[in-house]
Amino acid sequence: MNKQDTRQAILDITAELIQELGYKGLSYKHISERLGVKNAAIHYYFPAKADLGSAYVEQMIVQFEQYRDHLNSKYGDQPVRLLNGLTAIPRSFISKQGMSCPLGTLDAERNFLPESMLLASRQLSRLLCEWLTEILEKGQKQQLMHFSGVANNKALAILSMLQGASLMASANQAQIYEDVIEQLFLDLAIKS
Amino acid sequence: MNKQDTRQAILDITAELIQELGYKGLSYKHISERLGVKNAAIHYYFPAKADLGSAYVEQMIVQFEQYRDHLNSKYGDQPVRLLNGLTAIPRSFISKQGMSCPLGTLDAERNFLPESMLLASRQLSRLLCEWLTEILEKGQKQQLMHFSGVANNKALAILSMLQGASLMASANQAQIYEDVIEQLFLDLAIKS
DNA sequence: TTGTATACTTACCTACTAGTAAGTATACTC
DNA sequence: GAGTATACTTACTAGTAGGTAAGTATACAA
Repeated sequence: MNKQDTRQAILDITAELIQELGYKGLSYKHISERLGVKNAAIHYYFPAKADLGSAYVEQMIVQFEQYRDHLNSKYGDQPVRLLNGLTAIPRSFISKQGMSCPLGTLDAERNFLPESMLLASRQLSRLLCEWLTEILEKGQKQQLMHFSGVANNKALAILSMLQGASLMASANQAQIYEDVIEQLFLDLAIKS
Repeated sequence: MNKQDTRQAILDITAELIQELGYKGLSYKHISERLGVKNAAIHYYFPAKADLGSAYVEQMIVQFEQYRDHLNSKYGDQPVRLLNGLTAIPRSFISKQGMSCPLGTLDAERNFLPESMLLASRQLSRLLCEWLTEILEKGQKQQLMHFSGVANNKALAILSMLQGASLMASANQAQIYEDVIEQLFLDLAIKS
């Protein structure tokens, strides 16, 4: 197989497994068995587990930025659509049984993450928060969203809610996430 | 040492370690070294790790119920005080460096928890949600708290927020939790 | 045709995991 | 004082973890 193909296949399997098992629960054995190779083959591409973990988070950042830019250019002046797009991210993970949005999982594993992974996951949180702040400011300006306090703090509170709801949904029932999203839109007084 | 003393000491160390490392990250070796005994001594009290985990969650439930009943009898008609009491629970965990409220951690480890632990942690979530629902209903009736929709759904959204904020705070900066709580009180239009 | 880089496999290592069976010192009971 | 239950320790097992050194089949280049 082509080098880039194998490397990407490893990252794809890693992404799936981290959503299910977390970083600590993920093992080279899991990956190599799914890929049909030996564990040393994974070490060939990612010498240490920290290399694999960092590459995974950095890929998540790239994917998020593409998604955000895509939605921004498509619905840049429609904050409600953008908020819908943002809340669709955790949903896409929950939709698969037993899986969860990885940001919460990584936070829960903070004491086991290599420094580079921890820093990258913080960066992703920051990017999400900045995007949501922009969305909220647009919504407030257009009088489509209503909230007290500054947009930045409201964004942080909403992100916490999404992260918590994603975890609760995956450990209890998936419906919880939808209930929380409904409440979120009610709180912002969004007519749908 | 007395049997009950040792058993309780094991549970206390377990509680600390789970806040830091989660259930999966916790090992009999960690516990036995802290306690100054051999790992087989832990197995004497808790034959399987599932026994230890279940005992831990059940202890959490008892402690929560005592705390809730204490606050209810002290501030039963003061919903804002009760809400302050509820938000103080995650804070008490975050205050120790690198630690977090264990409910989020356990949800993140859902695929590694023995069935009994998963069920018990769901029960604790349910108890928290029911208490918060009561608090919100009292607050609404006394016109001290304002929100749209039904109290039960609002409680679920707030619990998600607290759980997410607790994880974000422990993986980023502790201040995040305080920022989110400030926003929560703003959203409910509570004058403080 | 030979040489070389690539993409692995084979075989191994050390450390740690939960868990167990058998032995032992102490304390209490009859 | 003898017997017994308690609260452990000693010594071990099988399985898994991440990681490594050395070997090999294939493809491509000179």
